[in-house]
Amino acid sequence: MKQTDHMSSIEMSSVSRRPGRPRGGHLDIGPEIILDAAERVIRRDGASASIDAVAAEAGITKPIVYARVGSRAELANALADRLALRMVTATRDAMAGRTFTRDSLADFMKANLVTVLDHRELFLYVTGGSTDQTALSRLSLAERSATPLARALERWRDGVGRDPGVAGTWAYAMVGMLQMVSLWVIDDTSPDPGSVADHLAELLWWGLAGERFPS
Amino acid sequence: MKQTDHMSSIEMSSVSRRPGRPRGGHLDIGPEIILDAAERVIRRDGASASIDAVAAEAGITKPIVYARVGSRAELANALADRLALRMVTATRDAMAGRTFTRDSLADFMKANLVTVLDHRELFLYVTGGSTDQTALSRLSLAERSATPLARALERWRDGVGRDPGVAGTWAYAMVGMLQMVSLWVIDDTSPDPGSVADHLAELLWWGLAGERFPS
DNA sequence: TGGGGAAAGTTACCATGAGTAAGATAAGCA
DNA sequence: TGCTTATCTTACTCATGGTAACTTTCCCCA
Repeated sequence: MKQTDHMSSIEMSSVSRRPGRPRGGHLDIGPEIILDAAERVIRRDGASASIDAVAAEAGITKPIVYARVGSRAELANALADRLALRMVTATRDAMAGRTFTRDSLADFMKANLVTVLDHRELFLYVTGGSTDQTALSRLSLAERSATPLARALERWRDGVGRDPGVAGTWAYAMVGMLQMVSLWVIDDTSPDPGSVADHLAELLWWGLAGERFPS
Repeated sequence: MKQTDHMSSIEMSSVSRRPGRPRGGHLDIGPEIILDAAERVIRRDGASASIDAVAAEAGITKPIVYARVGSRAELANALADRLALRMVTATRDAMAGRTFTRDSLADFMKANLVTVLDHRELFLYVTGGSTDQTALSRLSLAERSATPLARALERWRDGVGRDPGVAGTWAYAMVGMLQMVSLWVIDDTSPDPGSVADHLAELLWWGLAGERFPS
């Protein structure tokens, strides 16, 4: 990452608005508009998008981003919320009204992978931290998906009369495997998403020991 | 992450050596010594360790780090190699001469988790990228563990007469789940590593469908 | 109705850290 | 012996996260 090759010198921070409180009392720009702008910038410039670029895209300045959304970590957090919501929606659509079978599990995985592919750069922004307390950040992102999943697994295991204590671990494990495999798929060195989803379903459904009912 | 609270102003970059070529022609400091220093700094200062700090710990200056090891990404890469090697060693010791059973799988997982716990900060440094091409970095790290695992899975699946085409996906999936669960365990909001390892083995061995031979 | 906070922006700045150019000194060869 | 080259340190540039300082408008109270 050389930093002397500024590609075509992006013209930034040209807000063209007088300093001081604006007429009307306040700008009519809420967090959502800034998050929208952030998504556009990330889609355009990749995961290394800066706060300044986001502010410029939203037509405001950096301190306003901080006032509305917070630090960079909090921005990533908010974007993670959005992405998680879209993943949940996509997977719910894929599972709607179906019983829990091996096939529906594969479709769940595929919906996940496809959604990530559809938000390539955003996924990288959100899962890629900034070195410092990245750990907590990445974990709290995973938590967003893992917690509801854990609840579901818990209820299901309870329903079939098996130990629900595995739910937490299983949820984090599944989220982790999906994140890593998504990265692999994004990098394009993997088979197509459909096959990968099927392999994941195979692993999770039958387990490593293979089918005990060979058919 | 305020940056105005420099904790006790770490005194750095005091190399106490004249500029210019040293007597003897060159410094006797190779990449390994620098990597050792980097590990010490990371263990001491956490995952946000800077190149300057690494250089100071090694008794040299920043440009030498670049000459010997390369950029920050390459440094992380080299450290990832070391960590991966230790994980492989630890897990191989745990599996030495045992047949592949559910119990040995659990021990494999536990060895992994314990090794990560033993290299907490290094793990965070190595898995936490720098926002830019973090993706490729994280993936290449995972690759280091996933590739050998994939080979092993391939051979094994072939041996038991089942499709070996799943091996790649399964390897990345397992590495991803281990990384995420490690993070969870590091963060200390999880059960103890032994239980977590057991849950992972349960999931991978029997699969979500549960035991088909209820016993 | 006017005036003085308080609110809400922008500009200008600081600190840090990655990466590099410039300067200094010794080796090596003619 | 002197010039070139190799190999260090110092001193810098640049990008970026975050904040202080300044500016303008609102709004309430005398």
